[in-house]
Amino acid sequence: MIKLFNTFSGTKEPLIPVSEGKIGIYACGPTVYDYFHIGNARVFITIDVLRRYLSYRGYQVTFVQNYTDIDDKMIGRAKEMDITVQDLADRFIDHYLEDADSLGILPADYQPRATEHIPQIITLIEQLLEKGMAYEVEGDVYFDVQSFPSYGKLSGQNLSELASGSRVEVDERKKHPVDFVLWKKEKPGEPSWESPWGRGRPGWHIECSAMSTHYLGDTLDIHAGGQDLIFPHHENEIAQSEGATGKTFVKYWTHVGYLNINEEKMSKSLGNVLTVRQLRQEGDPLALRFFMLSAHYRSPINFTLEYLAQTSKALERLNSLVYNIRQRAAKAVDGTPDNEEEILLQKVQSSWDKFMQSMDDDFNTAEAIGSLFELAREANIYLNRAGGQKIKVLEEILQFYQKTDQILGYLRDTAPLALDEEIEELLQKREEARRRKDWAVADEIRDRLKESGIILEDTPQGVRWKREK
RNA sequence: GGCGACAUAGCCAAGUGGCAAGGCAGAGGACUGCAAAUCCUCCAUCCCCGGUUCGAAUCCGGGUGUCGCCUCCA
Repeated sequence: MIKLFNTFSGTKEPLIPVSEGKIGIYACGPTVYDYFHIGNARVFITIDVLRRYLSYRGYQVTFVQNYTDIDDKMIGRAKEMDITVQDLADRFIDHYLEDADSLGILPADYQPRATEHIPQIITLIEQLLEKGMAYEVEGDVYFDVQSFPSYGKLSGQNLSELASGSRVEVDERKKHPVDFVLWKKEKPGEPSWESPWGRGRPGWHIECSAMSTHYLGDTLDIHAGGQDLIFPHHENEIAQSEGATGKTFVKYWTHVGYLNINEEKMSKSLGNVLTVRQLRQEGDPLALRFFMLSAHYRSPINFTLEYLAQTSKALERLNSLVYNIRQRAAKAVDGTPDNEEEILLQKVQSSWDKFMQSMDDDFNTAEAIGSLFELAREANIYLNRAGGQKIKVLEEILQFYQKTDQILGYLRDTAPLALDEEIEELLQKREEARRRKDWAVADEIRDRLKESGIILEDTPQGVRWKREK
């Protein structure tokens, strides 16, 4: 049974979907005014694994992740760059998809844009107005939080606490300081749409309520996002959606912990924002992914280049192992497993069971990764054994890594490197030289190949080659 | 002020009652012509003080320390 931590209850709960066998997931996606940073990446990667795992377990998953393509930041940036808001969005959605792909993040089933759902947003605001849960003031429309008695239930606060903690000067036109805007009156030179309240644009929170229910129905199974969205964003989504439908908006709230960089919060003012685009230039994006997965998704993590290097080395061991298994498979023999091999096959099975148990337990990827390395040791011992290897055994081990990769997405493409004739000849020459104990020639060939990016490793079973990482 | 996290080896990090996973770094060893890779061995009284229990990293109370959120930042 899969257990998932629910922010709403503060405990792990058994995952029971609204309709059997189907799961709808909505995630708050990027505001597409810039490249996304590694903190955003942590959220996207976590949700990607969640989604992959549920699919793997046989659920029919529908995953929706929006693009916020209209807000103050979008408008400001478009002005700076002297392009339209829409051009800005188009550009950074493309960049998002490229960077996400490099991180092994699969595209969402639906990727709605706020500006393409204005009718749904307007309908939702109208419903709230009809029910007396919203009010219009001079072309702006606000949500009336006092009309929604359970406001604050997700973040565990009540209205008076929130009001007294308010750090921003109160807008006189609002009935309550915590009331938030659903529709903003048009400002000159900014994008706007027709509405019953005059031209304007949607507030931030309303787009998620409108789009999530549009694609997934009134009650979502899982709604995910960064921890800092709990308040006010997700609190407001609940108020809007439940206010309009009278039904539970979300069964399971999933929130991903914060990522710090060099022990500091990433922020523009500290000038320490690291985008995935930047990181891709010097580091391996899949190592970043593996780094994220090596801690529990709800814990805060601290990123440094040093840690990334540590992770990269660890990950390289797994890549090498899978590569070596594939290469060795060419020389493996048919036949039934001997005793030693039977024991190994049992270990493959128990590693798999352990892996799945870890994943079932609130997606404990850190623990699951432990199983990958435990089996790696056994597999390496097997590859080193003098008695040769059997196809069936190598296949089983390989499948273990392929299945775990399907869920976690950590392996590089590790098809064995095919050698061209020239290199094949060099290898032959080197083997001959080694037989003659002519180490000078042998080493020279090894060095020469290294310069062209091919690494040789002499093993008791013969020479092994791979491309330099 | 309110709400909520977290504290495990040199570093990263799992583990929520029964002899403390895994990775990186380090030391020693095996294998090897050398190298690389790999394997073996070594490396933690789980922030402090009380309590509950046959038994606590794990539960309870009290400290200390770090951090997040409290109107648009993932």
